[in-house]
Amino acid sequence: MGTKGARSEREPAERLPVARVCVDVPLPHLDRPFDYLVSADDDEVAQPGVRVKVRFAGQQMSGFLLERVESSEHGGKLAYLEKVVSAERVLDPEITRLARAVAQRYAGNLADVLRLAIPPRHARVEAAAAKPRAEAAAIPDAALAQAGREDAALGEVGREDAALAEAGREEAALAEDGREDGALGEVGREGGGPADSGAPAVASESAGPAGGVDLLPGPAAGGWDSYPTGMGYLRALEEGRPARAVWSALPGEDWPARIAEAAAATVKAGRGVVVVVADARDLDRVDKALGAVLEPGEHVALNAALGPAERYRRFLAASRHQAKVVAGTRAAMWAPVAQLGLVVIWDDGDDVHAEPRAPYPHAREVLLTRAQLAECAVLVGGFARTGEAQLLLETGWAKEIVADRGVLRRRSPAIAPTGDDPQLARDPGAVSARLPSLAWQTARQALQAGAPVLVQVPRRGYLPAVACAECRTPARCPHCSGPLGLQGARDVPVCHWCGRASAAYACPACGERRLRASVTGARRTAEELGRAFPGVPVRTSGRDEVLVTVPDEPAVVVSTPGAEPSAAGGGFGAVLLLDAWALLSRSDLRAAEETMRRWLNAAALARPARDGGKVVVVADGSLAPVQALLRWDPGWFAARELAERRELGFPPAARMASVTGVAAAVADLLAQAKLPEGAEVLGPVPAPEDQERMLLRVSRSKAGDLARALHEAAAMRSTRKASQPVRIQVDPADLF
DNA sequence: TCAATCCGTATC
DNA sequence: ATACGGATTGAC
Repeated sequence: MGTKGARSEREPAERLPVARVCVDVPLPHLDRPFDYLVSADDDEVAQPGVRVKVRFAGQQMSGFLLERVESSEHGGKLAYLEKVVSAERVLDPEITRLARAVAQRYAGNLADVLRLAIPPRHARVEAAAAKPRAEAAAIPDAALAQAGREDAALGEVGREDAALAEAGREEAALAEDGREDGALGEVGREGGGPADSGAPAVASESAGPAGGVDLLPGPAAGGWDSYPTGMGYLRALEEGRPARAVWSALPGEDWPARIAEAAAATVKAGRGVVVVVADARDLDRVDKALGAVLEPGEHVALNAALGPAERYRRFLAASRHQAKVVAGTRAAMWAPVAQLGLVVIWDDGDDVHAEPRAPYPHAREVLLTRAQLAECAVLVGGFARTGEAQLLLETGWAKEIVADRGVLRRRSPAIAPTGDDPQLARDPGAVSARLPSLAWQTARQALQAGAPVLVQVPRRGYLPAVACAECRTPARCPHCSGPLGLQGARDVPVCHWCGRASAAYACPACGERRLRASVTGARRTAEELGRAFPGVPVRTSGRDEVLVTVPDEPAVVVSTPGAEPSAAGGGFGAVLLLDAWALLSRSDLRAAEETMRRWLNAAALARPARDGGKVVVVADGSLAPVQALLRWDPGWFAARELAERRELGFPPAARMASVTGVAAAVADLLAQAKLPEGAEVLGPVPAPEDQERMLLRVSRSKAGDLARALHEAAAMRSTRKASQPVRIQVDPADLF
């Protein structure tokens, strides 16, 4: 690092004296590299990817050194790099290209994307992990294996001492794997990811039907060989081919094991893997599965909940190419790994995959773009299928991995809808449970057979339940006895379970028709269910406390979507789905898709029908998502959804963007913007805090033009210091 | 004609 | 945020 002091004596480095730097400013009109001179003293450490400090507009700013070049285009005179913060090359050239592409796609700044991609530096971690090579080599194999086991458990809390042991372990793996820099030059063609190009490109033929005999020692029963194209896909990964697949997992699938097998196959080919899952619990499962198929130290888990030190330590393990497989929550999509061979995203419909900070990139889109640029394999997996995943299939960009109907039938639980319930009143148990009798009977049978039962209820705080304004009797759905809720003051009450509206509701106790808000949470539901099944323990799993697994014994587990534990001993005996109202009461574009996803994720936890597994969904059997659930056909549902969105011009069939801010600012930005031909401008609609929101829509082929136009318009505004802020979101997560 | 000051704009 | 350049102003 350059010595301070005699600044006047600084001399430029002999070779490549100019550094191109991405300065950390969030202003769109400054979204380009700036050139600085590298002093001879900094010559060695000033490598692409290091953090630097530079003088920018009279201020000390931090930035990343993107590349070293011979000369600058800049007319004026160049300033020297103020200092090289450390020699650690935290910005991989692959990630630079990716970040550029993502910034372009989302009409954002490179600096903003880099802030998402690279965790804050932790100097002590950097120093500690860099030094003790000799020490690490002395750790015996058994101890390393032990560290590997512990690593999995570390997920949530991140104990510092265990982490230190881990650092040593990773160091031991270093010998194998020196750092290899990608080419400095720009390789990747610009122009967005697959979703932009819409070009079928080369979907590797390897994803086609697997011919010949299975050569892999995969876990015997129920592995990838349950899917006709599964083994072919694994073989493609082993051979390092860029096979791209959308995988619809079978109910009951041990999906973390399948992902681990795919990762192991890729590692066999000498390539790296990035796996992104929705939350810490899924990550924990994947991490354990990876531990079962990989050597200790070959994988690392990146969890958003880790503290800064641990987070940086694990990032370094990836960045230094000590870990070949990085699994993690959203931010792991940026993890640098050597020779990327496979990216995986599980349950891409989960809304936590959407980054909440500018420029709001979605993990699926980032990973697909990454795969496109790195020419690596892709696995988009889940029990459900998003419209976006369906589009990948319909454009031919990816191939399908789905089980045959026969296999599916053998693995599926028996699924039945229940809505109208004439027996409700006659069935005393059902009345006390306030459950449709089919649901109650199904649960009771499972409990009597010694199995746990899962009850999926709506997330708390969505819609308050209502009660009689006169006598306070909770308002119950006349059809299914579910809790009624009100969306707006004027609306007719809608059932939180089956989604039916009850316009003519009158209190059964006193005949009063007026309703008032009351609060019925998951806990209350749990209490009621407890009374319905006397002697059976009732447990809840939700935001506050998430259960990971439950034992194979009679118990009622009440869970909100996404918090469902898995059941030991082959799955739940019965799964009751009581949150159908989300389907009908939400006006969100993705309401149906989201309902389907929640149902499939919960239903997948039930035993196969031949082992007595049953699912009851309290909803009208004629609704499309209910139909799709009964037939376990997420592909059919996704195709239907996509067709509908094509017709209506909704994403992903079209590209949309939103512009949010105070009215004048939004109008100003849109006046500046040279929108592509055919762009539709929709709105305004009111947004929180006296703001308004305009929506823009273009065809997918104009998506790049739209993003560019918005970014340029934002740049003009920031040049003029017109600083009433406007938020630009491409593919806004919330539509309608 | 020149310096002091103001304003707008670029920021290497 | 600062720093710089060009324009503007006012005094000689």
